[in-house]
Amino acid sequence: MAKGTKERILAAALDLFSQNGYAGTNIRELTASLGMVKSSMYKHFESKEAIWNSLLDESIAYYGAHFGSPEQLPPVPESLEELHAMTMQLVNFTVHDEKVVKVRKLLTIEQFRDGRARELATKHFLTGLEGMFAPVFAGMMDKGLLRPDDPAMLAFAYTAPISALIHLCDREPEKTDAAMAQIEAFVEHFIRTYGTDRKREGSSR
Amino acid sequence: MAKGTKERILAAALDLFSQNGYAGTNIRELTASLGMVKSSMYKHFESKEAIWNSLLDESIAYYGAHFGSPEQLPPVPESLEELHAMTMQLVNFTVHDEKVVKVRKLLTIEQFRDGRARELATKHFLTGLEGMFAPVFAGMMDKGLLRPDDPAMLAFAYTAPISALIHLCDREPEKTDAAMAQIEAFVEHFIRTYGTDRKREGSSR
DNA sequence: TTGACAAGTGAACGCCCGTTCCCTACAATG
DNA sequence: CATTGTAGGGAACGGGCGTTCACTTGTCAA
Repeated sequence: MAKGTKERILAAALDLFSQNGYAGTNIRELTASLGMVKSSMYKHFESKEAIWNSLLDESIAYYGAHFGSPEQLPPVPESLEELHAMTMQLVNFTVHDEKVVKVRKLLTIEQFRDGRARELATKHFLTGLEGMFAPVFAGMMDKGLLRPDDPAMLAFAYTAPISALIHLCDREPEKTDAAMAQIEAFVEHFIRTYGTDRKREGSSR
Repeated sequence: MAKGTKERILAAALDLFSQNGYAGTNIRELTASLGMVKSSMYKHFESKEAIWNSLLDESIAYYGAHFGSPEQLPPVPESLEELHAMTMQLVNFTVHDEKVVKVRKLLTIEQFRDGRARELATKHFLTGLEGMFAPVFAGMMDKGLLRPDDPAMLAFAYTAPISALIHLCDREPEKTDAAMAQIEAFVEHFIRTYGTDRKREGSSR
């Protein structure tokens, strides 16, 4: 009866753990949100901690499959406009995809308690983004789209502010529109600063 | 008998809440770490939640007193070297001061559960730093130390990457030295990019 | 010296937690 | 049709939780 129960439990756990944390969530609440009785859960997981571990396994696998290997690297843009578009599309996805948002919140909450969460948090928030954009920027420098510079440093200077605003969206979703606008303004400022100006250039202040 | 007990309880609560979260901390453990018995705590706070609220009150007041008002703004540096030095000193403090670190971890963990924690988190991690550096950069542009640009955007582009690495130090303290080195490299890169080069200039790649 | 009060103790309370056990209902297998 | 295995339900468990209460002790003002 109902084969996908295990997956439904994991989804509910992600939902609650990402809001109230592991310790702040109890099995009764979790199973009740699925219209079950608490004892039924133990047909699918041997303990609450087993749910946590499965959730983390799944999150690690998901990250590895989507961002972990060199094959998933985005193509090197052919123009600065394409960098702009590609960035905004990526940000849009990561800010609006419910599951990705919840995983980020989960890692944020649990990073100080669980070593694997800690590791994955650093990838999600910092090194993963850098590793994604460094080769892109290196390629763009080769194509003469960006001023020659250290691609890794540029990737860090590019992704860290964007990551900070993604965190803001997670924390205060009502500010999402403002944050997206600020991300776009930042991207444009970055392009103005580091892009090679083939046509006119805009400046501010 | 022992007057500072209330403060010692708050310190212990900050310690444990910042590691295990509010829900993951119990009164027995908290009071035991002070060599007390759990019931004694109730002479000083009426409930566990009252401890949490006091801790947050204190953190908010602390932030307001140290970073909240215009009088605490750092002076406008007279040179790019001074910006470098001032930044590194500030980062050094914020990464190594135990109490500040714990407050940051606390806000990170509890931001999705408590509205006041959420607000303070945004100040700590994002807007506070921006608001601190925007007038500094405006002043430096007036002095001709930085290229004319939008000071708020520059402050954001400067502080967000630094903030990201401070978070890394909180998460993985064993990487503190590497993170500090990366912050310094970033500061130097930023100065190279936006500073007006009165003498020679260095470039990389 | 005494009385009031603040600080700390130890035992107990009721509740909720994660977990177990046993029973039922159904689906698939032979 | 009988059998077996699986998903779910209901009741109960031991233990840990936050909290209360009656009691002792030390401090200080009157």
